[in-house]
Amino acid sequence: MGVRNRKIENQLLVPVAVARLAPSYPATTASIAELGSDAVEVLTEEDEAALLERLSSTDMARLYLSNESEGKRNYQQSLDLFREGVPVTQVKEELLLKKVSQRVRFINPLKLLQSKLHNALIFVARPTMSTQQVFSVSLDYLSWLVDHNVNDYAYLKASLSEMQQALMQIPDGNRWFSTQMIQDVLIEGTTLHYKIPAFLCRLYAAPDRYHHVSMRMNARFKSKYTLNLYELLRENLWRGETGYMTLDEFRERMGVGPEEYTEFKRLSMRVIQPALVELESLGDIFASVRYGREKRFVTSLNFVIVQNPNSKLLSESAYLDPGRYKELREEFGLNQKQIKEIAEAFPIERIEAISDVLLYRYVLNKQKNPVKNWFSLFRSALRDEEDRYLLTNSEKAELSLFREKRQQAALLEDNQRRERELERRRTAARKHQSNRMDDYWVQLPEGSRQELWDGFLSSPEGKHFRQARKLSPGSRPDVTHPLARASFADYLNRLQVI
DNA sequence: AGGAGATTAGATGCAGTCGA
DNA sequence: TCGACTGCATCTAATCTCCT
Repeated sequence: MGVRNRKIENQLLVPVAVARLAPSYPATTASIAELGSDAVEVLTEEDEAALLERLSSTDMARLYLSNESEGKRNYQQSLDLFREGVPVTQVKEELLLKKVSQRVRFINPLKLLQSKLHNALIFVARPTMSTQQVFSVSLDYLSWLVDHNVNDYAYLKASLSEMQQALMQIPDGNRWFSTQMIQDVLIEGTTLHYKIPAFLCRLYAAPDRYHHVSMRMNARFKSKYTLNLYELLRENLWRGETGYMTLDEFRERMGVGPEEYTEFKRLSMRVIQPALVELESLGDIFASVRYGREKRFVTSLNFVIVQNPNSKLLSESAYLDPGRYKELREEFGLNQKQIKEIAEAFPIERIEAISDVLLYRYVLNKQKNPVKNWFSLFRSALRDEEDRYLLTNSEKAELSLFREKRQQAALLEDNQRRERELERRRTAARKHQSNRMDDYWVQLPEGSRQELWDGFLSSPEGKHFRQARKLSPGSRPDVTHPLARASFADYLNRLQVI
């Protein structure tokens, strides 16, 4: 029997819900085998509640919202592209997934398609992750998102149900949480419904540390090692290298089992080198590996990250932020197609610089000649090679002040609009109330009117009116008096007759 | 100390197996 | 069905050991 067979057997034998929590396991020394086979304590409800509590504190609410809107934007864009029928590996727009930079390891390492699906399922769930646990997605779209172009879904379905059995472990302080990545899977026709465990949702929804992975890259790679290496590099992109990590750590990150490639030479030839080669040809980033040795043994690895010179994706990978996009649309009147054309043809920094200059010259300083064609002006400015479109530092400062003021004005405008709307609603409510009061008053018999009026005059609501008009109970009812109307309506409201 | 020979990490080719 | 994965055999060269 080959190693592969044993692996599958192990996978089938692992009792899915048993290894839930290992409270005192030393995170650094516990081997995968120990965690998988030993009977460990079951996660109690209190534990789960405490964990959820910690992950749902109020200061995280803002984080949830910003993460969700970012997720929503990317998800929405991917849906549009899916409908357009462009293969995901060829789309120009960047589709980013915000991922937790947290050590997560799988008891049985995920295969290539499963790793891709893992990201895809989080990507789909991201926009509503803090409030929902069950998510739905069409298999067509899912298949597109991971670039799985097979006509029948048999393999996709098999991968999903296998994923259901895959256990993942998340260190949390000195605890280890062990959970399924997806709890329930229901495939209804060509729609997949899946449930992500509550605390995984929370963890993903508001990560302490995060990094972005590209869904285009996710779909693109042919080897799981390349995908894993890509994510490892993405996670460390901010510092330009992964830093030296032990071989064990690296093997774990790559999803190399303890029995696989026990010799470094094999690991190098079959995992590291091929992954680097594929990354170089397909990826937007690339790395070179440094060996750390003890005597002549390679014991640790460091990947130094470089921008991939082969990749045409570099200029594409950056994209206009929403504020800039809005500015191009609203200030310069460019349409979506024109913006897309510009964004594809020029580096993002150039576009930002030029839009600054144009904004300063034509909007802030209101140059005499009105601009007839913003698009051609913008394009020729972008193409300019004689440095005719530059701002001095003081102009830049002026511009940023202008932007700030305008933003505040917009904010103020927004507040005023909201205030007006509120006032309008209050007026409408008052009007509504006074109409109801009149209706009620008209249909009331004469005798009851006097009784109600006397009750009003002696009530807290009518007190001021009675004192102001020097009235006493028994006086002639006058509900049309402007001073009386509002407080009389309040009184009736309290009696719940209107 | 230094060199010959032994040992072993690492590289490579090939072939069988299995996953996508 | 094709190509990726994996194991085996063998080669190369770095490093160690032991002896003079």
